[in-house]
Amino acid sequence: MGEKSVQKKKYIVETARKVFMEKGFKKVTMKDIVEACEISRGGLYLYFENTSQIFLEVLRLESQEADDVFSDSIKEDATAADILLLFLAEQKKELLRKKDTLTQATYEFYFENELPKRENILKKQFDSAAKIIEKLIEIGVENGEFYCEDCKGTARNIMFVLEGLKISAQTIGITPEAVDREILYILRGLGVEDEEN
Amino acid sequence: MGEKSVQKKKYIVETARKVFMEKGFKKVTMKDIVEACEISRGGLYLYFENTSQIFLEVLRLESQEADDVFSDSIKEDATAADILLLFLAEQKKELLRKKDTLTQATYEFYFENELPKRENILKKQFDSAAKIIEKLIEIGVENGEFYCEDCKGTARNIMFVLEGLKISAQTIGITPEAVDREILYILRGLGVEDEEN
Amino acid sequence: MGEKSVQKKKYIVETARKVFMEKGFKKVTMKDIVEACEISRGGLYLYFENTSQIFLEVLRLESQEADDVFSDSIKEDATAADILLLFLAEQKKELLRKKDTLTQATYEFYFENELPKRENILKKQFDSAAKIIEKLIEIGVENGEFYCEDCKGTARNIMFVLEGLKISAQTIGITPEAVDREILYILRGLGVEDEEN
Amino acid sequence: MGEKSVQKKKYIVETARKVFMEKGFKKVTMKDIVEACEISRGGLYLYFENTSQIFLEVLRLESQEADDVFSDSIKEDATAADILLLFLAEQKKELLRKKDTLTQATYEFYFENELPKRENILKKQFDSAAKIIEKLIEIGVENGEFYCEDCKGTARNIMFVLEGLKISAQTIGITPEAVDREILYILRGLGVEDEEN
DNA sequence: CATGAATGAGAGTTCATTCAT
DNA sequence: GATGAATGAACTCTCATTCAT
Repeated sequence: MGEKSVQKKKYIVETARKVFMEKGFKKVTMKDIVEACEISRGGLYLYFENTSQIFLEVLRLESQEADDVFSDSIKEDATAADILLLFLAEQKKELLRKKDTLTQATYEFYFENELPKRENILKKQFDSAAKIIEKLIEIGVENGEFYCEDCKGTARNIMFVLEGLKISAQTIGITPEAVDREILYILRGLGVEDEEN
Repeated sequence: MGEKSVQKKKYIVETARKVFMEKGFKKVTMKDIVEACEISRGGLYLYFENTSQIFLEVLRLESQEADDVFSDSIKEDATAADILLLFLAEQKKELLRKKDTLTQATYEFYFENELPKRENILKKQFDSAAKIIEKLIEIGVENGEFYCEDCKGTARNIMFVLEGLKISAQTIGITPEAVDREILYILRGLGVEDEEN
Repeated sequence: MGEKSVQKKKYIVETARKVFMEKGFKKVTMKDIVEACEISRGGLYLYFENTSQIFLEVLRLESQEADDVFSDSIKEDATAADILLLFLAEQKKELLRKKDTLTQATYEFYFENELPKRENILKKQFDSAAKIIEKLIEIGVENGEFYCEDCKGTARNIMFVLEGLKISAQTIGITPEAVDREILYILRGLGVEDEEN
Repeated sequence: MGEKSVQKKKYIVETARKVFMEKGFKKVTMKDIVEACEISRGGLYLYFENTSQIFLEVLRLESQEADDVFSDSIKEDATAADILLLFLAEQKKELLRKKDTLTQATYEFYFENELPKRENILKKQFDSAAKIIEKLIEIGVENGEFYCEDCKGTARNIMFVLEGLKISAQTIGITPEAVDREILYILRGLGVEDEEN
């Protein structure tokens, strides 16, 4: 596969990404992607055998970009509390964007694709995020920004709350206020006094 | 619809429930249900137009039974802490049963069925469970079993943690130990000292 | 499957038979049969999963009818030589009808369908035909019509010659005269003097 | 077409030959051959328009080599009976090698390619083999090795028996013993007493 | 009420064939 | 000459849904 093909493959993945954001995972057919990409039926099969393969590629791209974004925000000379707040604000924004998110598609995808590959991406993302939060809290504690007895437990707890908010946003719906309340609750648990928001 | 029909409808819903537990929601076709029920194709259409309608009925049945179970355990003369522990243990059991659960099917269902109906069941269940936990905590605080400054926030937090655990169990997989850790963390947040478990 | 369905199945088999006679086996698609039968795409799948299944049914029907035809001709009070001549004449007619024969389709079918089922029909037909010829020759020898030292070997030899003629007719082509010469050769081997034909 | 091209064409034909031996004729696609040859899709089309053209070339090559083999064995100072036995033994070996033979592919090819070309190769091979056998028998008769009244008829009969055995081997299956019995029958017909084999 | 045969739309997939490079 | 990406036609197969009985 030459360089040109790499370009096209990337184009397909990016186009498919939009389709997945709109329709989730299961509902999307090869035909949908063919039409979105405006290529021929057979053309798509030159690059991918099925929607799962395409979606995996979408996830891979996604997680790369996610890493980049994270390291960008950390580079700045912000305090731990600042960074945590930024992170939570980012999550909130993501949460409330019901459409234009891969959340639903990702959940659907992992519903029907068993363990072995699973660990690769979604779990990896979860674990690495948990670890980063843990580090942040530790730094915050050292700097006297936070108070916390069980940094690891707290970090994990935050992650599960975020997951809970994410899935709730997609199923029962959730208001910005509800998210704010959870964020406040998290901060209070770290001994941060809430001035405004 | 005569009584006989009511019987048959119930039979269909109960049989379909098993199918949904096994295959989730989206993958299930009318044909699957027809075959599981061993009725005629046309017969099923006399009672339901599509799988969504059937699944809604399954959910309705489910939530009735869920209420019953809850009130049963509350009737006993247990302390608030006992009841909370029981509830959390029950949730743990449910969480770890990856198959034989409607969890996945329910999520899938709400992924593609928009807001208006949503409030009906899943949200109702969520809210009522949150309220019950809140009450439990309040009672526990009164009795000196728990310590808690923001009962409502804590209850909501518990619910989101549980949701987060539930979806994680279905997607990235989760170990019993991880669930135990979260439960301990929740209890510690309520000022309960962990002896054993 | 009710009686009506049996009727339809038979109709499909009979229609498909014509298609196989015209196009052989491999070239025939489910679509071809659907169109020949003037039924719907899905309709055909109610009765048969693939062309192999249909062709097997065609063969089964064929072999039943073949048996009938044979026993019919034997019922008459003909001599062994008469019957053998009749049989060979029948074979000749069949041989030379390049189209409107299942020969080609049958060969193609057995080319790609391995042993276990194979014995069922084609081999059975071969063996039973060989046995009948053997019997005929024995009777003919008893009646002084034929002269033959190794009836079984002769019968088998006749069968292979016929097979050879059949496949040659389909591949290199064969003239009526060539067939006649072989028949004469067979008869001479049995000590029958050739008057005319 | 330069010499280089001739080389490549020959390479394609030889590689395709193996493919045809494995899969017959109809099942083989241009893609199969492209992949087996490890050349480009377009590259193959520079030399051949379709699989029929390729197969014809395979046959041409085959018949050249067949002639060579035959003349080789005849060159030796063997008796007619020896040569005939050798030829029959060779045929037997070929017959029983169900795979690694072009037999099936050849039959399939002639099934769908009508008369005009047919005479070219397969018929030519058949006729020339028949003639050689006839000559052999005549020589054998002159030398007192064989007894035979109708050399031409006998030769043709032998050819059809061999064809019958060949197609039977591919369709209903055939045992080595069955082939031996036919060979013995042929020899006995020539007045050769069977000692061992 | 109940049946199940029938329909037809639509998804998946494979290849012969072309053509710009 | 050679490459291989791209196209589109053709096939297989599955279901939701209808309807005569």
